[in-house]
Amino acid sequence: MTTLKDVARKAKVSLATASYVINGSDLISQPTKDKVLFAAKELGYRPNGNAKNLKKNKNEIIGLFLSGFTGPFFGELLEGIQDTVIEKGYEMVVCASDDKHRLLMERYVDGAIILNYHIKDELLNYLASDKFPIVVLDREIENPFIKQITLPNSLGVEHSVNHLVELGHKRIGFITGSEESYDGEMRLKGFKKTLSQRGLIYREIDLIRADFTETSGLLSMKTYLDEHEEYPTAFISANDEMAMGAIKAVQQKGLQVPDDIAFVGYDDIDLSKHFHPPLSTVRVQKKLWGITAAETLFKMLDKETGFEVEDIPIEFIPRSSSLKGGERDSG
Amino acid sequence: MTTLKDVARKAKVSLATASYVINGSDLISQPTKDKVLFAAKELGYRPNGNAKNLKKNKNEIIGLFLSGFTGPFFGELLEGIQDTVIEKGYEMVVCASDDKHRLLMERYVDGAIILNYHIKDELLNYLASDKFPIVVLDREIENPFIKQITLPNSLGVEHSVNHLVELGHKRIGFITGSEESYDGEMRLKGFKKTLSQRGLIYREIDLIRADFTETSGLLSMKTYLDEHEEYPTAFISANDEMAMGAIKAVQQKGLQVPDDIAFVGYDDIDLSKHFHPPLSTVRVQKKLWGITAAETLFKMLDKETGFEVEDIPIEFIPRSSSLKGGERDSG
DNA sequence: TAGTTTAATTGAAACGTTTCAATTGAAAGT
DNA sequence: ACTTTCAATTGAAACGTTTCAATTAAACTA
Repeated sequence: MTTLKDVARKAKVSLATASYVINGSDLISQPTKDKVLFAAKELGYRPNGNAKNLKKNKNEIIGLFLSGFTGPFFGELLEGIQDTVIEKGYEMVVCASDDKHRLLMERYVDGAIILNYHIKDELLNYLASDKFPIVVLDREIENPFIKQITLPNSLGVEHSVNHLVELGHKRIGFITGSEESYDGEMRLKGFKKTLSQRGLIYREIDLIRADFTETSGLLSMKTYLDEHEEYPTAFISANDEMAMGAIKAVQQKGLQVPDDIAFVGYDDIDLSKHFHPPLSTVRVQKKLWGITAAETLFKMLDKETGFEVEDIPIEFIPRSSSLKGGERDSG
Repeated sequence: MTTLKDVARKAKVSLATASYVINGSDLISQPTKDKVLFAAKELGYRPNGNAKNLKKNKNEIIGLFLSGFTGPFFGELLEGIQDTVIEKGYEMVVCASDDKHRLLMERYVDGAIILNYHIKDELLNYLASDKFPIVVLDREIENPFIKQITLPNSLGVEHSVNHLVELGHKRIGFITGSEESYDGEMRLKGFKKTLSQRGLIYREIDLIRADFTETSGLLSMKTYLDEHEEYPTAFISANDEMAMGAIKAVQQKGLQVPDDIAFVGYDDIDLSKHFHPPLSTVRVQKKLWGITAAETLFKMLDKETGFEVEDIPIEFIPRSSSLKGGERDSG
């Protein structure tokens, strides 16, 4: 492989000069620059990132660590992070791992954003430092070098429950995903809490566990309806996809939404307003979540201190999946 | 930051010994191992990947380069690659970039899988070598160090067209996504080709351009129906999501699927068989695609030669979105 | 006992850069 | 003509590892 030394030799300059040219220093005269650049092109020179980063002691890469590549994570959140990272002149890499976490351990990245339940708090506490700040999206953790940017999940579900209670619902079910999802569990927690605040009782029997996909929502609601004679007059789902699946199951059973069963989702994904019936939901600005996470990480890298992380705003969006005829106001 | 030298000093052994211990060599006696490991833990030692990789001249990371984090790419494909990479003891990183491609340029990865139309053929030809093999998923390119693993897109659409022609359809429309998608364009190409093979004519007016999302399928079909008095009796979509969106638009217009307009999708995503009506489609094993891509890359890294890359199999799945009453056979 | 094998440890070079400090040579100032 | 200034270039150390070859010490062998 061609090294900078080869380039220098070919251009008949010193290694130092070649390095300055490659890095665009303006100490070097134009003729010399041309010679070096020409030699580099001729030889097909590519800088060795490892050598460079070893010397400079930074990689200008930040890492996003996910538990996997399926699930409700992609899209806006990643875009938000990516945009911010690029704007700062850094690169972002995303990786998924469940045991070794080599990329995290061996300092390939200058900072990390974590959304991966496989990674233990203990490991994060071990890794986080002055030089290696971490932002977590999926847990709460007490450490000066770790900041958490979590969604106001509980608050969102509180809106949903209140909405349904005000419409007169007395028995409300909940559709959740895997227990490994922090957001999912927090939404469920908010559900239980608000139910009791409003004087309703939480029934284990009305909790449906699916896996955040539309298909799983459809299948598990189908099963639920087959196995139960009586059911809630409303369900809240931990995300929109499962709500849509569940609504399909209900409709396929010949029941009406919202008349027989009302539904409220979570996230306000693109499709929700076009769904039939349009889905009541809680809007979450996931892109803003990503932006906030990345900006926080950069503040930590810049040793900024004493800043406050703003909450990610949410908004309840009532639509026809929970509003009957007269109550309906929007689509 | 703690270095191996610090660990060695604390354990009162040489740097070489410390290195052997950290790397699990069995040349070292147990008591020495214990001393070193203890010191490493005490000091919170983390290996420096840059130094290590510089010396070893390999990173054991392969990179997947995407054009962005939205779109039809995620899920199975990534899982297939990830599983294979992990099995080989490597790590995978995924990154998206549109101009600098630093991670690609500066040898952070030992090989690359490309699904990113922003990256020019020219750059790939420049980069690919003996030591740096590349697999492309989104183009055809002639280079001994670049292998292409493309889907049999044209063949899949050929099945769809034949199916519809045999059902008597004479005017068939097509819903496609962005021109930047290789797969999308190949599907469209296969559509045009098969149409003419079957003696039908391709009409520009019956080509709907959306962006691969369900929402875009819905909106653009809605627009299409509003603006046209007459329309095809069948549509083929470049993916299932857009087909579902389009079907919803048709149904919202009060028309019947498949009686007024029949639909065939592409990909056979999870949801297609549960859709109402179940969607005819072409099954593509995207996970196998990912596995094949990664395995091919590893063969190149291992300097295996003369192997043939198998095609990714496809299968036409007829369902009710194109089969009327009597013809129907599956769900 | 002296020679040979084996196991455990170590010294030092190398990987490919960056960058400080030093050197050169020419132009400018007096 | 002699110093000073400045721009351009260079030598060399350093970054944190790995690993070859060499060394030491202990354990056999005949």
